[in-house]
Amino acid sequence: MSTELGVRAARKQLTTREIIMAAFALFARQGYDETTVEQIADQVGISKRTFFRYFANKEDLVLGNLDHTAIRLELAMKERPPAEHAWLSLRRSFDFFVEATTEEPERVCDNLRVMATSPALKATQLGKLQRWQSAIVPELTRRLAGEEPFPQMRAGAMAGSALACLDAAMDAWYLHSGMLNLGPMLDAAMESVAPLHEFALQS
Amino acid sequence: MSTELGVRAARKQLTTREIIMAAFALFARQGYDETTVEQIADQVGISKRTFFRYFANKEDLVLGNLDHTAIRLELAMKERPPAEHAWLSLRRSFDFFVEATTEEPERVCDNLRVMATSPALKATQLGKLQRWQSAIVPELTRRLAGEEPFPQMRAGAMAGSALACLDAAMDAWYLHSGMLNLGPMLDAAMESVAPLHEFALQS
DNA sequence: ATCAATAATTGCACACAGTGCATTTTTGCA
DNA sequence: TGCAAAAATGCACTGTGTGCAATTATTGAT
Repeated sequence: MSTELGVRAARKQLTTREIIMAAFALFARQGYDETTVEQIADQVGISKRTFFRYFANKEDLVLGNLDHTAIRLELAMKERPPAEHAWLSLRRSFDFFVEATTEEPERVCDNLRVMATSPALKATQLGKLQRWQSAIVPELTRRLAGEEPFPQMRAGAMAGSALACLDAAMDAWYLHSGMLNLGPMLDAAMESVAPLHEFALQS
Repeated sequence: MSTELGVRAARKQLTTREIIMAAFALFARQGYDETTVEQIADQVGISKRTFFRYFANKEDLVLGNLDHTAIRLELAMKERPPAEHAWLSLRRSFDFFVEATTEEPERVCDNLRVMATSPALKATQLGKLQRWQSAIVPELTRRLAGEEPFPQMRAGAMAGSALACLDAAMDAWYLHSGMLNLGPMLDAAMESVAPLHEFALQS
């Protein structure tokens, strides 16, 4: 029984990887928008209909991983010490993201490269980023409780700003072909908006 | 000759308004995603093909105005005194946006309401917001010259953060049905990320 | 090895957004 | 009124994505 699931799952995972590899090869050659789902399916030797059993849509080829990230972000934020300055907590919550860029820089770079060529794709990514924001806001609101008026809005502004810094840092990281360390770049990006470590006392 | 252009243009503008009114009526009744372009065209009494002569795509019904805004933002930013603190300059550049919400709150509210119902539409809006960011970054980079390393990235982070604050403030403003003044809310949003007025000297 | 249940694959028809092109209708104006 | 430009339209087409039914493998049990 465990073998049945194992074999099935393994085959599925294999095909998934095949599809992604074929797709990115085509993206690199012709661009994202110019590549049709049918072309990808043909390349792998499956039908168009089957493609859509593996990926809900074409964009998920590039952005599929991002969905899972919201939960990880939320957990990371909750694990930070409650007394920590919120801006720093946000920075630390992005650490596993930094790890991803050091562990598989090529893959991340490939994804960013494709996004850079398709505004619509980039827009969808920003949409997913906003779902990350929604995942962070509750915990952040708890931290900022008492900051009136509009505590929820303030949490949204701060979370959105942090994610904007992450995006800017990722973009710069990509422009340097993933040759630099994202960590310090993200530090610089966030530091240029607000200090990561409090020097004065909070009001 | 001037009358010809005038008459033609007036008719065009009239039809444009008709389309928008019909569209938003349908959006309110059935939702954005559930409303087809054909339905809108039928409602106005034009063909689907003609609809696409008035609007490049369905999303432009809601987001069409946003394109023009990038230039205004860029100009507003350039008109701020160069010595002004960058974060404050960004806040001031958003003023004409605040004016829009006070001058025609219903229209803005309608747009936000539709966006709130369609993630894809919201994503496209965020995409346009990023084009605003690109419009701001050059001037901002000039301001931040000398802030090493990655001055461009820092400008992007700051511009993106400011726009995230704008988005958060607009969202909160919408959730209050446009009954409040956006100005103070935007002040609060940006102030909660970084002080709008410098108390200490800059490094 | 065979067979029945189960899951994966596929084909087909369809809906919708959007585009190109040729044709028809409308309209402003001399 | 009639002519030339502009607008509207019909039609065929591409591409994404979905529902459904038929088909094909795959699995575990006999």
